Amino acid sequence: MYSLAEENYLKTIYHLEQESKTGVSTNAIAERMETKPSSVTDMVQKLADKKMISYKKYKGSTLTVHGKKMAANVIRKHRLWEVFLVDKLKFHWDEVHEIAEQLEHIQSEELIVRLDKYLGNPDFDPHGDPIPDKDGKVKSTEKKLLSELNKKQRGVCIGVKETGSEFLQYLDKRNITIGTKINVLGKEFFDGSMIIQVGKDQFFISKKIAENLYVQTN
Amino acid sequence: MYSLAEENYLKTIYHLEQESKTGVSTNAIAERMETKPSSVTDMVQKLADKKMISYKKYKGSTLTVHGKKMAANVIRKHRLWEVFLVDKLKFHWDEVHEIAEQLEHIQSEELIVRLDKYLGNPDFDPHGDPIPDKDGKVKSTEKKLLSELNKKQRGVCIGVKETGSEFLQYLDKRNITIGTKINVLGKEFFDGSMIIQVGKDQFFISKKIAENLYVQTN
DNA sequence: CTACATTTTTAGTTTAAACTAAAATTAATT
DNA sequence: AATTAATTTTAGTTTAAACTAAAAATGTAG
Ligand SMILES: [Mn+2]
Ligand SMILES: [Mn+2]
Ligand SMILES: [Mn+2]
Ligand SMILES: [Mn+2]
Repeated sequence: MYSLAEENYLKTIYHLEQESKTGVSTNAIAERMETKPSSVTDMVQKLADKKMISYKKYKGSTLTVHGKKMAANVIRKHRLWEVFLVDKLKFHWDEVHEIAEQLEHIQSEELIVRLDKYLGNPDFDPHGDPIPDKDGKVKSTEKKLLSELNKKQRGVCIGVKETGSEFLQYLDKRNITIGTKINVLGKEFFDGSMIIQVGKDQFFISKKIAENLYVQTN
Repeated sequence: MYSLAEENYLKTIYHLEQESKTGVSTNAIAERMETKPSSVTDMVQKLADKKMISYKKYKGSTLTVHGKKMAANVIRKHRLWEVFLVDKLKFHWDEVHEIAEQLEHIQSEELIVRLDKYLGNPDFDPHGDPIPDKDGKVKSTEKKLLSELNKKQRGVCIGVKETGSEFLQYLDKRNITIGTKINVLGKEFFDGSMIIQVGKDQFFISKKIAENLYVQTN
């Protein structure tokens, strides 16, 4: 059994590893978790003792196979609960993260087996993020940032990078959600801004918006 | 915001208060929570500082209005989650308590409002226990222990006192569940044992069984 | 290569929640 | 009423997880 704190560290290290493809620095963990580097050092040493990560002083941390599986399982639970909250309880997609942060720590294998089945074995959470399977494997999908598209290209929104309320509500206001078809009508090379078409509407978006929306082309 | 430990203490004191109708002793709390009396003293002093209970040295504890509401809310969450686990996830009634012990501590007003609605605003949990409303009020029902009935009396099972797996599985084996009609065919005054009829079957039960089944006799 | 800056670790504290052992209070028996 | 027993509290420790301040290691610029 692992503590709430340990689970949160593993999850954070997992995410940071994905992003950087390299070992994770103590400072990076501290920043992400809004804690102090000295606290992180304590914890990574503990996790290393437990063989969840490999760690060499001053050299950063990487998850072991065991630790990675553990982390993926926490993320699996988080995302399944988010599906539950949105699909069943009709929460809005910008309201579920904080609650899932708590629910992800509930300990019961059987609960997750049943929840998964009850939700129809979903592959993605409400933000388009893939749900790891029982063994921690994730289906990787061909996804691009909207900002990578050029004029006249089309894509289907399959997820978001940024998941804060402000951004998700911005998307809602413009009727963009998972599955929405987006057509790039114009792109300004100077600042990366775009004119896009969504349904019958067409409007301007900044580079910052385009860099936080994942689309599938083809 | 209250800690998990504080919530568990409040819940325990609430239950003990119900049972004894009087102030709750430090030892009683310690025994119920499987902890040491000295630990309980520490915590009740802390809860008293926070005005959740009233406490005088050596005199035991009673919940304040505020503490009682708090405790009832934790119990509300526990029982709503139990309904979810049984009604939606198809858990068996003897499997849900431990999971609900964890889920009861999830902090989100809105989550409970929605869960309650999703479950159809249930009044009772899978063991027949009443679910407190948002204000901590509980519908008190006229319930008796099966052991209080005499020969030729009939009752409908509306709940259980003991909720351990062994007992619940015993009931299942004999097709007794919430709503089951029970007919007392005979009662032995020497040891309190009974012969009862359930559907077409009739069989012997000990006093211990009869003392842990609640019935309604209309 | 040296000097300064940044990152990381160590050492020592703090807080919550448990514990043991001993002291204090209350209850029960002779 | 005095003694013994049971209950409850106090005092002092322990552990997990945070913190601050200072030391050590690593990285960067001149
Ligand atoms: Mn999330
Ligand atoms: Mn978390
Ligand atoms: Mn229960
Ligand atoms: Mn609990």
